[in-house]
Amino acid sequence: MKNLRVNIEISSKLYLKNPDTSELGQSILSNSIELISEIGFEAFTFKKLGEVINSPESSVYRYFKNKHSLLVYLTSWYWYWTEYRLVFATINIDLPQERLMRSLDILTKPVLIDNSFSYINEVLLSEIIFSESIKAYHTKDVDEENKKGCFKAYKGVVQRVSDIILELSPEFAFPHMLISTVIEGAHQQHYFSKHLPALTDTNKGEVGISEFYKTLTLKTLDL
Amino acid sequence: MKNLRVNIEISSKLYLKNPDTSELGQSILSNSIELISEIGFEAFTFKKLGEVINSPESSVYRYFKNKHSLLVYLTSWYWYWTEYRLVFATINIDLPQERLMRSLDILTKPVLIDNSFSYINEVLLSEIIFSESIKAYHTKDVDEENKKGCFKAYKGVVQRVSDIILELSPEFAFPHMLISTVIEGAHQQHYFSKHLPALTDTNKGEVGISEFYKTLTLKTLDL
DNA sequence: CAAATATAATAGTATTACTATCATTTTATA
DNA sequence: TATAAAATGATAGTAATACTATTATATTTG
Repeated sequence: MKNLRVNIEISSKLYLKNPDTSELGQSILSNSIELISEIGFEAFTFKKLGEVINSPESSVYRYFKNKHSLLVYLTSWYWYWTEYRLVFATINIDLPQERLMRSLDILTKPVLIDNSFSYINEVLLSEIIFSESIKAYHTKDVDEENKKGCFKAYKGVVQRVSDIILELSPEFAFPHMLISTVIEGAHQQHYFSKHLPALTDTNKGEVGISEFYKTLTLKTLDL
Repeated sequence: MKNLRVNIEISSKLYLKNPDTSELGQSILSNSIELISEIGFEAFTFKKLGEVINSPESSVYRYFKNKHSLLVYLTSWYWYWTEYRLVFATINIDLPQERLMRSLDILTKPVLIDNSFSYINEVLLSEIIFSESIKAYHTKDVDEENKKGCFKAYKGVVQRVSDIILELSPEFAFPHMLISTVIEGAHQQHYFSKHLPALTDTNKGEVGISEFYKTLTLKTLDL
């Protein structure tokens, strides 16, 4: 994946003006990632972002309808990027079980190395996804946004891994349920590990989370 | 459980003035449950609540610091109540596996019958918990609130079911992780079923969710 | 170089999330 | 039953948020 420039194209329905095509737009993306991971999505405002990038908030509003749309854009970017990672991690691997395990590694572990893929800091972005992405689809307007295709990238990732499961266990009736449980579960366990340790078992470190979900998946599939 | 009045006492740190001890307080609780389940927690404000109960918002503020504190109170109430349900559902049941299955039923299925336990509509409250409770602990102030004991009730429920797991599989290293995965997973799958069906497999109805998590639990524990 | 486009600078509005004050009603108690 | 204490109502006000609008000034493009 290093030194390989893959262009992640985000549906035009997720922005007012493509942030990828201008310096200000790219600055909005990279600085919002930094600011959100610093102060959290709740405290994040376009006004504060404007101060960081030295632009009035009204300029940010030309790119995104509101901060929620920006979060949807970022999660969408993350899941398209994750799909690329899944493809690269499983290509040329014959055994479906090995492909499944490699996929689960990607889905359950936070990103540790920033490949400096363009202007996006993937380490910080993955932290945001792990702790805030649930807010992207937990809103009054889910249905409307879902129709617009806001969550297409996430659904694509779940579908891709579900397909591996069906290859391994064609009769298994709950591949999507299992994978979305694993993805969201891993995100939450990392959060619990940091903030509500009584709800998890990561006394020995967070490494166990990925192992837990891999074992859970294999056992659920009788593998 | 019917006709049995169990008094659920909520820690005084979760309110400014005990809503349980006055008519206005009880009206705040019952009407906020109705209003939140109607318009969602985001759109819910103390001003709108005030209109419903015919009191100024300033009166509501005398009971709760803000709407977030009210949500924390409601989730806390729900989990204490759920702990009672767990106790009643598992008492006198000898086989730990049967106790586990009955517990998982309670944790993964939304409440369908309102026992009219005092002024709280448990059906609506459980709907709120399933779809909004994650917002209670996904905030900037988790750590602070956790120290204050805001999530004690939830942690107690997880601990109680973890204990059953340890009775069945004393060597199992991840009982809390498994149970919090099941609880949060079930909540999310119900939400996905309604709003993002591509992330789940409930074409045949939501009944499958509970069965899925029971099977997943048994298999993960090699039972 | 002109026209089109993007950005900056600034102002303004509605709503939210509160806080404050004081009058009125209800409740407790002597 | 009178009186103090507590609770509630009515009203006003503030700071921040989440925008929208306008116009001037750059910058890009044809």
